[in-house]
Amino acid sequence: MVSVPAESSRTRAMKETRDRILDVALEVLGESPDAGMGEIAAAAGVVRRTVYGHFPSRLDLIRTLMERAVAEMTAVLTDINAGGAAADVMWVEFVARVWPVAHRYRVLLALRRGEYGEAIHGLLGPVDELLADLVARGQDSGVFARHLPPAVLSQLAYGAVFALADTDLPDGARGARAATITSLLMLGVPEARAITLVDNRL
Amino acid sequence: MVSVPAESSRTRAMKETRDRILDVALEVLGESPDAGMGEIAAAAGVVRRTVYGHFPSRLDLIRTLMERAVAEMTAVLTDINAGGAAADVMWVEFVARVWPVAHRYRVLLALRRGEYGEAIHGLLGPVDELLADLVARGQDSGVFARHLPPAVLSQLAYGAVFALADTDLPDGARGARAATITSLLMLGVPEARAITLVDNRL
DNA sequence: GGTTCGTTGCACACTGCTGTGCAATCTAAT
DNA sequence: ATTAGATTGCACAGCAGTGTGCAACGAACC
Repeated sequence: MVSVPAESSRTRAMKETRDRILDVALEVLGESPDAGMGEIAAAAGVVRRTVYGHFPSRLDLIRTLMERAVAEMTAVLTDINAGGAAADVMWVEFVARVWPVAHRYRVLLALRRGEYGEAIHGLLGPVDELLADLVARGQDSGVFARHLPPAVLSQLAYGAVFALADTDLPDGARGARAATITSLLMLGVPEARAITLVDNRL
Repeated sequence: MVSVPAESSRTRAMKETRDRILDVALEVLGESPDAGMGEIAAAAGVVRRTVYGHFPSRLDLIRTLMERAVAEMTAVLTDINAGGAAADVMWVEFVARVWPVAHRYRVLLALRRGEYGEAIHGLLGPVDELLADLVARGQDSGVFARHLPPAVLSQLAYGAVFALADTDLPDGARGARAATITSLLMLGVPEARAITLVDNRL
């Protein structure tokens, strides 16, 4: 039993502002990765000084953000891996599960090459490994092409997914479908099979 | 007749330092797009003040850099377009011709989402159009898939090429071949045909 | 009612960058 | 030898962002 710590109205309010800052920061930094603490604070309806009250430094804020995102993605990936399906089916499942929040996590890509690129890279390591393993299994079982080593191919493929999640598709194109097909194609899955896989899942 | 202005040794030397600054800036900014004028100057073996002697502002330097790159790429693209080949053949030719200098031009991608993103986007417009047209023709003639509108698909495909040009391929994988195949795959070209196309060209 | 505590508003010092001014220097041109 | 001009070294102002300190406010808590 986890003792409910009474959640005094103040503690709850404080946690709310903290979460709001994090949510807004994800959004703001996704649009302009160089946004300062002032911008983030303003977008969260709070004064800059308050942000420093919750996160001692800008790096601290970003690290928390990253840990959040990485935790969520690893959870999805380990869950999918437990299913024991074929690699291409797993990939479709992965994109389908990640897509709804992918545009929120475009910050992942935006911040890799940034001021704190080094610190971020460490945090993203687990996710990269899981994806590379998935692609490697797909190559070993013959469903994915071998024109690139798994570590590189996986990065390219999920990079494409996030890039698409960040794009406004002009006509009524459903983004999730297009993103899944595109990534499957570059993984070497034939178009016919890609379409079959996607239409079975979605 | 363009009068040869005698190329006094001084003018030539000055042009050399100017070119060296541009070359080095391309390199430095490619690695860290936020590099300052000081960094660029130091890398060029010159004092910061000298850089300002050639380029009145940082934006001016970057704009010159972009104009250079865009001019080179449009030249390649219009030349290829004049050949009248099929779209997938044209694409292979495009990657083959661009590849040798692609890693120098990773700055194109790095600076799109930057401080001067707006100014850059305008300069890159012509290149984007040429690529989108090429992909659109390929879709119309049935060699490229239609899972995405040409403007988006072309961006993704050449984004993948530049991303690969910026990656150290671990084993002895020839980058140009892998990049061409990967981009062809995501354009919807079947793997067998992609390999045939690439091996015929290279 | 008084206290606690998150929040606010303002202050400040510090850093790192941009862009400019100017005298000094060194070299190619005359 | 003198001059013109590119480069240098240094100084400066300006701006933007970070992180901190502190008094004051206001609402929940006892």
